[in-house]
Amino acid sequence: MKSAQSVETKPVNQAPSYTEKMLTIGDLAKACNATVRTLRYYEELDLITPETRSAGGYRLYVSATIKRVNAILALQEWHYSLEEISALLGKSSEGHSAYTRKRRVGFTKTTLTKQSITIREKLASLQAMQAELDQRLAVLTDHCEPCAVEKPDQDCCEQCPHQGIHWN
Amino acid sequence: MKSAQSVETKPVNQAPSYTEKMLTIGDLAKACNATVRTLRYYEELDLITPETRSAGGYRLYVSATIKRVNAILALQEWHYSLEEISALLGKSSEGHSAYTRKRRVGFTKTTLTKQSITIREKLASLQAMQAELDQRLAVLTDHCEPCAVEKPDQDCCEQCPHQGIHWN
DNA sequence: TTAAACATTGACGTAAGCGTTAGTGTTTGG
DNA sequence: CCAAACACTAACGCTTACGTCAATGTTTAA
Repeated sequence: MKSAQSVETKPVNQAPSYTEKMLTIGDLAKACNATVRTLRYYEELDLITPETRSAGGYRLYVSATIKRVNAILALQEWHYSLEEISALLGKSSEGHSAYTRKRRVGFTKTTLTKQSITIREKLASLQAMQAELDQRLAVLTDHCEPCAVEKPDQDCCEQCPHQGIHWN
Repeated sequence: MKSAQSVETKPVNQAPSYTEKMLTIGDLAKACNATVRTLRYYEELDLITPETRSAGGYRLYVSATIKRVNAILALQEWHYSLEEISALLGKSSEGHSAYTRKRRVGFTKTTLTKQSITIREKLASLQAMQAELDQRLAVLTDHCEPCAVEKPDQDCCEQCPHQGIHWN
């Protein structure tokens, strides 16, 4: 039923216009240091899509997909869920390859900006936690340690003005 | 078999020496804005332990546990797994309540310091990502946008010196 | 003292992010 | 042209961090 198609590297679609070396799923996996299963799972979630299939049904990817997968993997390291990543990067079914460069550049900018914002938020949040930790450490050193030396009886923390600054 | 124990608030152990109002698991849950199931799960993982049990078998917690649970919940928000949290805060079975104040203060200091270090690492990592994002955004604005206006044909990115700075 | 509210121990269910196996077809180097 | 390497689909398995019964016992307020 499949139209006899050259086994080689000539996709029918318009997108990667001049001849590009296509990657099998194994190639892509090696290039990204991911597993084949992972890539197929990403496809289930519509995070990536093969540009085309070989006559025998093998997935064939364009090399740009490497970048996309690396972006996904990087975001995962930052503890984004695949759903969040999908929101950030957009679904592959939205077919960026059909767009003009202008639109694609615009889309990339939007995406990067979104990321930038959420990272800025995480940073602020982490810095706040860092500050609190530092404060607690200071109180421990300046107050609790001397106090524990002076009166080693166990239970004056409850009435201490610094009570709450450490949790045991 | 259980020694007749006043239903009230007088634990046999030494730890919370003067009379403290104990909390049932429901009280603790409300105080921490968590669910009862969650607290029991934390106990399975040895993250918290009731100070004692009522004659009927109800878990009874000291109020300090509120802080401990809040610490756990906060760390979870930071995407620490419960296993990591266990490593950071220490297992409840390590019986801090039996220690002297001196040792407990020392332990807290160690814990806070560990946290401080891992947070510093996360911060550094996030800042690096932020820097890369900013750079990519700059290239997009300064180079890719004008380029896309000049030559709207889709496929010159492959030969571009900035190739790789954006992923679609 | 009794009903309502709350707690206890199982034990099974769930969602995410893959790992792994099975059975089978496809590509490629010699 | 043929074996080795690789890919395909389908489906079940696993872990984490709980949710959700169920069947039963405990506390408490009226």
